Amino acid sequence: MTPADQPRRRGRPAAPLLSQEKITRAAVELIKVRGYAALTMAALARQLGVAPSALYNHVNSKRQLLLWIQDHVNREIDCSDFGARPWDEALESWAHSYRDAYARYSPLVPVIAVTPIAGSPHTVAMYEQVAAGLRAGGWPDDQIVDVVVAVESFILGSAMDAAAPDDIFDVPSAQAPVLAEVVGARVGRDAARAAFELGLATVLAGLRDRFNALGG
Amino acid sequence: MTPADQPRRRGRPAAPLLSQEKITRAAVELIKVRGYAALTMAALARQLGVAPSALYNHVNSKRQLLLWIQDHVNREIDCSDFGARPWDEALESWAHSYRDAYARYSPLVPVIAVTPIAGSPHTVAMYEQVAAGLRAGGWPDDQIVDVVVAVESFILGSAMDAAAPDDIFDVPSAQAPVLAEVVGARVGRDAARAAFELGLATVLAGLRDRFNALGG
DNA sequence: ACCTGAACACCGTTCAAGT
DNA sequence: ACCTGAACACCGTTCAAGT
Repeated sequence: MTPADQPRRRGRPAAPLLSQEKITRAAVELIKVRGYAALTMAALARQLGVAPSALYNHVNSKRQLLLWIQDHVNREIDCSDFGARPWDEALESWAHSYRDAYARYSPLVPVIAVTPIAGSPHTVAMYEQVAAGLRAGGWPDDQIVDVVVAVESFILGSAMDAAAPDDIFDVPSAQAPVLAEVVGARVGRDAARAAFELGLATVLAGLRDRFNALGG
Repeated sequence: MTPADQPRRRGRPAAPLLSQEKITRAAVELIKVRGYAALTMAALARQLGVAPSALYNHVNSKRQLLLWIQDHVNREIDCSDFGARPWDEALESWAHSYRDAYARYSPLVPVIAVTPIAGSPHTVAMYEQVAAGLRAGGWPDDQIVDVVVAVESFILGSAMDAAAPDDIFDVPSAQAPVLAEVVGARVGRDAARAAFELGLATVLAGLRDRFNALGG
């Protein structure tokens, strides 16, 4: 039923083919299926069944598209433990979720690391919850941002490391005997994850030290 | 004096205009003066006074050029404290030097994070010294790579953060009141450096905890 | 061996023209 | 308001031709 008080011009209906939602979903799909390098404006338009120039009626630039994707990815990150559990446990589960999300989208890391968050609602909501959780946990206001940035730096560095090939440190033992030996001494399958777990445990232990020293 | 036993063909001398050394120095200079985005093969050739295609007689691809630059930058990193001072102090000065070097070349970070080191002699030498220093300090072989990777992840994440604008977390307090408040509570000038220093102290404290728990 | 100049297949983006 | 098709200024890279 077409309401009489919504007059229509002659010709085809006004419903646009594209939207931020559709474009973002198509872009994420494209990255998942064919990899980040395949995300070109032309390929994206093709996936959406429009001409490349049509995209520019909805998005200002490829960079803005990357920010839409960032906000979409950040939506997946679980920060629900902040406010519900002790700050260190919340930080731990958040770090895991955050690292795993960007291990799948590692080419986005350099973009998000330098982009103001203001235009990304889900991203802002995430940081708000993290900041509120740390404050409620007893952290002083003037250290909270530094703590978050420090932990995030480790997370994003680890997400990039997760994209590295397994043989990144392989080297002839004649050239670097000690390095070759300790690389060989690593056990287990997912080396990047092992390093992340060791690092995260280390960071959390250091933060607990710092937190306990606050009162004195 | 042209030695008689080094016969020369007629025409101009065989001395080439380009070399890995010259190309790398010109590329680093270009990045320093005009920024990373200005590093194109055409601009580089122009700086060297040759045609763009001439570069490909010496370098296989732009990616290989980036690896040359990486090795050049890594040469600046000071790891001389490993073997000369306690492992934690050596790690600290190395981290500072490493972070400062890549804060100036942050667009290289995503490249080096996923590139095998074998083809980069100075890079291999750096890791060899770090690994040997940690081993001499008493770390067990099977944890050394994880420790190095974890610290490096934090360093590279911090180097990217150093390239972020100062207002990256600025947000309307109506949208995120706690975040706005703790961002305002930060004091001092170089926010990225403050976060790095807090994070590094945290990581080192955590590593000392872990190290001291090893014997038991 | 090493350089030039022309060419190629892309890339993101713009814009007049249509509906 | 939103789409198409042609065009633009770039990009990294290749290659025949010269010396």
